[in-house]
Amino acid sequence: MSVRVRFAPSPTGYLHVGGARTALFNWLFARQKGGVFVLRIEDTDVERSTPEMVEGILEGLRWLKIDWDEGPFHQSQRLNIYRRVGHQLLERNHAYHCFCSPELLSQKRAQAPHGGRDWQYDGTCRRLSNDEIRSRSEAGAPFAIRFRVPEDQMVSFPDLVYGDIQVESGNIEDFVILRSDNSPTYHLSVVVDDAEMNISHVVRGADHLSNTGKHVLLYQALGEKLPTYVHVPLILGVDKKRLSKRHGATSILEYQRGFVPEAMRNYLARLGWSPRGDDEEIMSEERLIQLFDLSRINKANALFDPKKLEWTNARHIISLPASELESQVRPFLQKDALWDSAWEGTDRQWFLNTLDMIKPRARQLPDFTHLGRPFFSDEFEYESEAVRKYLTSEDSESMYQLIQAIQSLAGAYLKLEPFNLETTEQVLRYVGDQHQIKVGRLIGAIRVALTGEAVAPGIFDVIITLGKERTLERLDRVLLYLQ
RNA sequence: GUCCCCAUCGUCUAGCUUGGCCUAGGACAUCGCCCUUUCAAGGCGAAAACACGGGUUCAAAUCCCGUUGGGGACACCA
Repeated sequence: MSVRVRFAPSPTGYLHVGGARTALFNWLFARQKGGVFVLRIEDTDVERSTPEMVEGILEGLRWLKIDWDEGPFHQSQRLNIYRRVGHQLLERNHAYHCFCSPELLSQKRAQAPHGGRDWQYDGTCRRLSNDEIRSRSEAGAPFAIRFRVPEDQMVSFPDLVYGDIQVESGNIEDFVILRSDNSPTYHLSVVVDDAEMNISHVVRGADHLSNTGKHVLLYQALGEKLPTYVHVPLILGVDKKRLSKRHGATSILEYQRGFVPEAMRNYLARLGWSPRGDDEEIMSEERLIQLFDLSRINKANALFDPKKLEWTNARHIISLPASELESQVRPFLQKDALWDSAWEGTDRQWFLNTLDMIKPRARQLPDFTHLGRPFFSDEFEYESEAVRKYLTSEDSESMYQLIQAIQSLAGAYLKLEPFNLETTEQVLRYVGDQHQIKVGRLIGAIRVALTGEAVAPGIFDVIITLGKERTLERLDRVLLYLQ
């Protein structure tokens, strides 16, 4: 049997972390099985759905490199199909007219004990005679169509994650399938679409687990074969509450502000799922597709851990070649005016090498701006803490010594040929010895002189990356500053 | 409230199906040490969990029941 899965977001909100993971699980499964991934937009709630939300969701999927084979289908364009099926159910007595107004219903609910939380539709219209239905509808009374839930039936279905689930039909109320304005409810439209689109595996959030009984009943009434259900546990915030603004981001797109998509999907895939053997944390796309296994998804909800996401991000940044990192880092550099068109032309190789040099220190994308500033620009300040630590001394004798050392280093570098990793280090160590100054101290001062900061890549890498000319300029500049 | 689901270090998890190999393994975070020109990275190490109570069994993290805790669903929203 061929695998057909779908991701069916509702554009009444953003694509959040949990939704993104559900999409990813579907996609991973489809790609592994050579199946088809269908994208379907569940926008039957016209009031709350917006085209902007749809665009945002698609953008989020694209960012995560989750591509779809069919769709996006819009339920709002398929309304007639649901109406037809709804009326078919009515004709076959699997559903009935309900004339109870929403007002009446909410009144009854309000009067029920426990604030009506456990109130179910009481079946007032369940046994209306044909004459009564005819006379009421001819009188223009609005009606909804409710599904006739069979009495005393055990509704059960297998779930790939949760095992066999059973619910007594008595716990399922006669739910509305077509509203009085003839629009379908969610339960009708999902089942109709999943059946019609030949979906083999319904992989969705566990918040739908308790709706599934209704869906199973609908499948039975329609005489359709049940798909394999795969309910994926929810992702909660660290306080075990639903993920919300307080925990970071509502939309997956907000993570573009710091994370590479490779890391995001790696983290999401490993959250609540682990490969057999479990010793792999950092996995490539190919590896994920190869090892992914729906039945190994953990049953318990998972808490979203931004720290581990960040670590995953750092690991992916390190292993990403500079040529791939470039396009992701570029917007951040541009924003801080650190981008030069030469990086695309003559200086491209130098630029890529520099990225490779600074990337082990980056945890998030914006880190590249301060990490890269000393190389991509000549304008930087001496960071005050760095000055305090490396360019200051209580004792004027040792300050003088330091200045002398920097001066002779500048002089030596000026004549140094070839100017490379080995020679610059040899010279620096020699100068340090000559001036009886600890190499660590000299290097510290030079680091601040060249980068403005106390933290930077290895000093000789910095020197070579800057080149002789810029190194000398900066040494002159610091001497001026110190005198 | 009713129904459904879940329960291993702070967090993500391995182990649970097919009880003994578990003195419960790995990863993030934390702390310490090493490497070292700073900071990362890397290496080594420490601390840290089977929610609780009953069974079943020669033996239970693993099977069963209950308790507690957590989550979800209970709309003419999706």
